[in-house]
Amino acid sequence: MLETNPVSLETVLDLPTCDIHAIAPEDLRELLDIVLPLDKAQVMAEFFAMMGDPSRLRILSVLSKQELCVHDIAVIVGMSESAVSHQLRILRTMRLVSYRKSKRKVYYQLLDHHVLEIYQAVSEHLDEKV
Amino acid sequence: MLETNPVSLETVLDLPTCDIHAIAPEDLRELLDIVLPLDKAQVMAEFFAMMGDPSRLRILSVLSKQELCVHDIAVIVGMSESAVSHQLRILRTMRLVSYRKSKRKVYYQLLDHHVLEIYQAVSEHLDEKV
DNA sequence: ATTATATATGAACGTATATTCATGTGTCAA
DNA sequence: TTGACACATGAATATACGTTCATATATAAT
Repeated sequence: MLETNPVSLETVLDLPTCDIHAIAPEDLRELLDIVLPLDKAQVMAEFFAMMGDPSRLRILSVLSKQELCVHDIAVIVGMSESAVSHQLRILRTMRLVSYRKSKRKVYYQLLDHHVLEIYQAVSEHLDEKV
Repeated sequence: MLETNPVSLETVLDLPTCDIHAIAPEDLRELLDIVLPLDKAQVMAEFFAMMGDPSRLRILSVLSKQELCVHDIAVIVGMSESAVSHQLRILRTMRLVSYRKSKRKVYYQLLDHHVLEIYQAVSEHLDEKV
């Protein structure tokens, strides 16, 4: 429930006031309801940031094709096994991959196939911009 | 054009060899064609990383509704005008926003509406995971 | 001209993060 | 048991990034 009397938003928010606005206070008030809330923005940003690393994208790209052990992922993407393991831990934490142990190896597979759609969308988006 | 004789991939790539693989060298070779290339991975990562900041997401969320000047954006998202200006520069560089100058103010608007689809896709994706 | 306003920008600071290196853990083979 | 292998992990390092602060530029008002 928002107050309806015309009090300056900046006063309410305890922000520096300014007499001349580009938009009316009522519109500002409406936009304050529209803005992505900080907590949701942080969750979304966390997801985007997780996708914002070339190594992780390359790891996801090969896992999208088939289940693989750490060593093979490292060979394919040209990273050290340690670096791959560190990144897989992040992908595990984000619940994007699952793993199963067999003998001495640990096989990782893509858990969340929804990310592929987003991945694909961005890929096509960037192709358009060329 | 890839070599077709059965030479160890790791020898070719000058990486540490390993006798026992989870997958056959032929499959490894195939996966090497599948992996997201490093240069494209970097471009995609750059885009995702740009979306991977709460402040930028919030700025984009309000600009998705209407054109706004820097001051009003700052008030709405609760950031300093300087911080907003810095972030807008990044969004400008990424060609996600355009701007027009009027009087003393600079009005920014969303240039690339395709990002909204991606934004929306991620938003729904994360809602599912609750 | 001088002052206030709106935005931009460079430097500095703190923080986050990706990799490397060394080490640890667990598994299989000899 | 000993050694090799597969992976995980903590510490350290280097790098990147977001904000703040101070300052610059440009425009409008007095």
